[in-house]
Amino acid sequence: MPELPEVETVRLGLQRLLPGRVVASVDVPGTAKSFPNAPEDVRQFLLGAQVAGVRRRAKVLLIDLSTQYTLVTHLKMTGQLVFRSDRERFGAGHPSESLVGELPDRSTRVVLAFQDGSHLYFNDQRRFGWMRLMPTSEVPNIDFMRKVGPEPLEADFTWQVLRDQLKRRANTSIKAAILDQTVVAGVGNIYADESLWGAKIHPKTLVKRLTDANIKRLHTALVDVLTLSIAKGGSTDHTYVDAEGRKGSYLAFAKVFRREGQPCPRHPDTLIEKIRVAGRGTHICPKCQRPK
DNA sequence: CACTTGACCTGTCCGC
DNA sequence: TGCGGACAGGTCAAGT
Repeated sequence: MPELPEVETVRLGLQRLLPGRVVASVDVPGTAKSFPNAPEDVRQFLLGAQVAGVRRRAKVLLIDLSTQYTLVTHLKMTGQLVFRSDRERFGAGHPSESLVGELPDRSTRVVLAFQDGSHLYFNDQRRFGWMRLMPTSEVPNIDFMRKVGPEPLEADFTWQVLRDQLKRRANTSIKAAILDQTVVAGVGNIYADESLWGAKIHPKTLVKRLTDANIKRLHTALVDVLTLSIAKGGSTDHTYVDAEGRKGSYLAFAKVFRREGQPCPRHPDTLIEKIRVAGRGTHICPKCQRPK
């Protein structure tokens, strides 16, 4: 599921591929739920617009256009943004690293065609994701943007910032707290489990029971795990691919996520367990992550 | 206000 | 082989 590293990987690809291209047409197969804008707005602010750049905030992708409008996209669980040049029918790279065949397919929600014959496909098997067009100046005012917490890979995200952000969630579990996008931006289930293992903290630990030393370790682990995952192109379990349809390889480096029954890298005699925390499947080493 | 749970979806896997 | 049900998880609305 696209979390910060996956969305950032898509952004890096799109930032390389899209700027300068001019939108020629938009097709929304099926229902308009995935792309709810009125046709007249699409005509006025999207058709003929040139892509200026691609940004990311938390798990949200922002494709800025020359019309001072922005295509805002949330991939949620199974969303993909896949670019194809006019020559490619099956995508770049070796077929074995692509999860995506000929496009559009039945998961395709929105197709953007550019004047040079290339296309951007927004696919979303489970239809939780969305894409919408809005004035660039309005983006910071949408509810999510107003409430979302600090970017964990920005230089000003210190352990003290994390500590202060956590104060509001003193009586909840640390896992629920770091999944809360208003506490810290971009962390989802994979990197919550990975960073809590890295920090040797049990995910059910109440935030108010954490020491400064715990929070420092969690801060370091979060930054390290997110940075490593971006370097590996993110995590692919089922559907995630980058802007060119390629899988990410982070899960080959994961310590606990989806590794129940396998030995803990720190304690080969102890097997990783899967439990339920904050309503989510949660992976821990029972030896290095003791309940507090 | 803090916190938890259910809804939104569809594909996959498991047990019968 | 078919089928019901559990499960996957990002976010928001509704509930306690």
